[in-house]
Amino acid sequence: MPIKVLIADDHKLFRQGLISLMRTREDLVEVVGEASTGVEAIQFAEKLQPDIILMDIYMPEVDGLEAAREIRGRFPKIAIIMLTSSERDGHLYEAVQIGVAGYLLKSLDATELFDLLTGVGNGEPAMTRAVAGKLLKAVANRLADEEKGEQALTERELYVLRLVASGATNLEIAEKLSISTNTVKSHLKNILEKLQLQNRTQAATYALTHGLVLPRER
Amino acid sequence: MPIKVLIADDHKLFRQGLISLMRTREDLVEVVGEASTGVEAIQFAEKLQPDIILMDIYMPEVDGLEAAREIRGRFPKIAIIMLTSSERDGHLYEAVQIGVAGYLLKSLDATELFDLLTGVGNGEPAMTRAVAGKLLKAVANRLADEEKGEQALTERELYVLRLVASGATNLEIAEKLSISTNTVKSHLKNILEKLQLQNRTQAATYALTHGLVLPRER
DNA sequence: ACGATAATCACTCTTTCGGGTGAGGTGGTA
DNA sequence: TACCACCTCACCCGAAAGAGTGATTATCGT
Repeated sequence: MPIKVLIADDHKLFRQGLISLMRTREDLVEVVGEASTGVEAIQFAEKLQPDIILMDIYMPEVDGLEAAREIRGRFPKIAIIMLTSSERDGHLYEAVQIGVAGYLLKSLDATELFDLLTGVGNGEPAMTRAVAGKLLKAVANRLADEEKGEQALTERELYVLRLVASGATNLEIAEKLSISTNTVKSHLKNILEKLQLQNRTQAATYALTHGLVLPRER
Repeated sequence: MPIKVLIADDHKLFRQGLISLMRTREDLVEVVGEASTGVEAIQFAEKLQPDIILMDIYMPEVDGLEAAREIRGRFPKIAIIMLTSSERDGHLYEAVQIGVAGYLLKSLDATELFDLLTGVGNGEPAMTRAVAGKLLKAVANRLADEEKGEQALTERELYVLRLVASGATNLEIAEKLSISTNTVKSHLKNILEKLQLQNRTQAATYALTHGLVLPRER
């Protein structure tokens, strides 16, 4: 029997194209549904119980990574494959942390996709050589980082960073969070230290380019 | 006879999906080629002389907008339709300035795409209502801006802004440009005024989100 | 119960920003 | 020629940011 696949991508044209492609291999895969948002992906995952979800990252309301996290928690048997155009390393690492079954780029060839999909049916991970290479480097870096002092930001620091990225002054941040400017400065100092940056402007661009904050437009 | 279409998109899977879709309407459209970079798009435009080019923006080497500019200059008879996932207003405006025949988002429906393609064959512009609305607003804003004092940044200001966005201090900018910090401050003051911003951090995020500076990663 | 982490705040001090004002030089255009 | 936009710079001043040190409280895991 063919593998039941759910497609989650906000680009209708891409979904339709993918479905059209998959119809040519009905012996291998069967598209049982399509979602255009993260919320829909979660709902359809529950209703349709697909074998595999092909999930994009950029989606309105709830993005693909958040949706993947929830689906992983509630329906661990469903294999999630991120299928995205994002080459941001941060996205890849987050996806791996969530426990996805694969991470593929849209630059993939259709026949490769079919190969990898059937592989996932047998429990194999789905990823291209390029992505696998990045992961190897990341593991190496992670080890190096841990030796010289770690760096993950705390919830509070992340929140402060987002406000910094919005262009707020320390006073404005303090008022918004109902804390003193001293505390804001303390957080910001820690942020700059952890990220190895020199000033708030660099922190702001860091936040933007690393997807820690949603750009004002898309 | 069917319309000859060239597809330029760096995502192979998307190209293949689109081709698969178009095969279902061979009476209307015929895909005569596919390009995965801006350079290829230019080359194939010359060789294949398609009626329409469906062009993505994000592409390696030369992006879609640059390719469109060159093709418009050399082969004005070829209609170029930007087909992208970018909702950045700046991209839209730039495309319009280049003189593209349409600007479509990948969230488009396949049947709508076919409708618009045949329309372009008859000289009509191809764009969704949402995009058309943005253009209207842009024209309105442009007029409003011109009334209350213009705002386009000068070359020098743009350069300073880019350095600000890189996280440089006024001193660093001054040294890089071989001018005094006073001059840098003067430029920055004008930048903040023109863009209606309050501080350099906002200027940095503005530069990033408006494509005035290339993000460090993609 | 203890230690680690996170969040909070204070105080000082130096540097950097940003606003305001004014002004000289250049190059292009009406 | 006269005007104007742009780039350049100076000086002043107050506000904001950043670096350093140290301290309190709460929470969580062992």
